[in-house]
Amino acid sequence: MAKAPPIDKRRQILEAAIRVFARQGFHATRVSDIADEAGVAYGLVYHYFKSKEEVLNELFSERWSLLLAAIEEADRSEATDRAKLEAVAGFIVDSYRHDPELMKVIIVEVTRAANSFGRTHLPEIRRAYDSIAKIVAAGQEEGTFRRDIDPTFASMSFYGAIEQLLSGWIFELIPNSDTDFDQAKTLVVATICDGLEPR
Amino acid sequence: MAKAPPIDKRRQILEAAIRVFARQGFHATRVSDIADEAGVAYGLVYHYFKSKEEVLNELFSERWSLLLAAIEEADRSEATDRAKLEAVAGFIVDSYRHDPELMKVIIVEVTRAANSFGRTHLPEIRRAYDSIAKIVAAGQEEGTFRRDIDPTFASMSFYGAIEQLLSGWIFELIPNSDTDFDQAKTLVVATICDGLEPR
DNA sequence: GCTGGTTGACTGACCAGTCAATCGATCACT
DNA sequence: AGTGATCGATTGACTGGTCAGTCAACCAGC
Repeated sequence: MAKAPPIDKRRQILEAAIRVFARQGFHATRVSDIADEAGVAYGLVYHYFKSKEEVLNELFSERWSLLLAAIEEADRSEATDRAKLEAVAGFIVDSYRHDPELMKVIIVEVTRAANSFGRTHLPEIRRAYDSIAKIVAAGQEEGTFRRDIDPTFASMSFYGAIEQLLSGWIFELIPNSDTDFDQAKTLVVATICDGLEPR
Repeated sequence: MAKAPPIDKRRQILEAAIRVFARQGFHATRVSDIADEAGVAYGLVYHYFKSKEEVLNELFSERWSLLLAAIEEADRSEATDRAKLEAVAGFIVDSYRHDPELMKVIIVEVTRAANSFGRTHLPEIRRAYDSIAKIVAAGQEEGTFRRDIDPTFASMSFYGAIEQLLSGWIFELIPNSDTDFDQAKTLVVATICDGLEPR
């Protein structure tokens, strides 16, 4: 019982923040909203985090490092290059399926807000693009991908397509049943690898 | 000289707002920043616009309606379906080349901020996706595009890829010379239509 | 002297972050 | 077991600063 309470309350605050940020957006949430949602006193938020931003920081970094690890693991695997891209797309889609609110916060408040808040995290975000580009470049080396498309360019298109799909789910512009998620995983890769035109 | 001054100052304010929003982001700019940049008194901003948001509103709506018109014109043209997509990609890329600051504001503060401010404009944004989807659907009808990819899905991927490229330019993650812009136009379409894998 | 553009000082609300006070678990020493 | 000292966790009232939006006055052309 020595360390249990501290960890508990900290997590409680982080999880409350996910819900509140997802509901109202970062700018529109007051620190008191987070505290209320967590069932905790206002000041306690500042006991664990030095500012409102640091709460969002923490949420982003925790999850993004998982994404980076997943991409790099896919890259190191023995699978085909196409399967590697499928693994990446699958990881992102599953992240959304598993915790839509957290992914909403990360995408809306960080990844797609590179101007304000996301600026701090540009290097980490960029690392994801670079790792994907590495997969594409390897594919070009082996001849499984065409060489006339710059890997960075391909990587941005690929990631952009996925993120746009998540945005579509987040804002309910496209259907989001479980089967939609599963289809999406293979369809993004099919679109990017095979193209829209019939072979 | 009856109507010249009013139009003048209004535009002056709008153009100043583009620069300031692009530089600092919407939330970080004070109305006084806009007024200063425009060389105009604070109160005048409120003479022409009912709030800070309405300034951004106006900037977005002006440009987005051009985009919608461009997409719909492409759709109505006699070109091949692929050429239609090229026209859309070209229009967006050229918009960025012509006025990067305005496009930065629109993308960062509206299109990719669907949570906070962009929420108001979701219907207009959606109209763009729908129009692109219509082009894809027509292509499927004619057999120039494969039928196993949902048009809405394809449209989101296509638009997402383009927007990600713009983001890359905006945040200087990818090179942005004039030739890069030109190549991008055809390469996005090549990626989406032909795919990454060699034919 | 009227009308509509223009000015900028002012106010009211809001909220991030501070801090002094309280609580309660653990431990040292009887 | 009992006492009380210690220290981190927890509380929430309060403050300081910021700004969006208002408004009464001013000005220029007709």
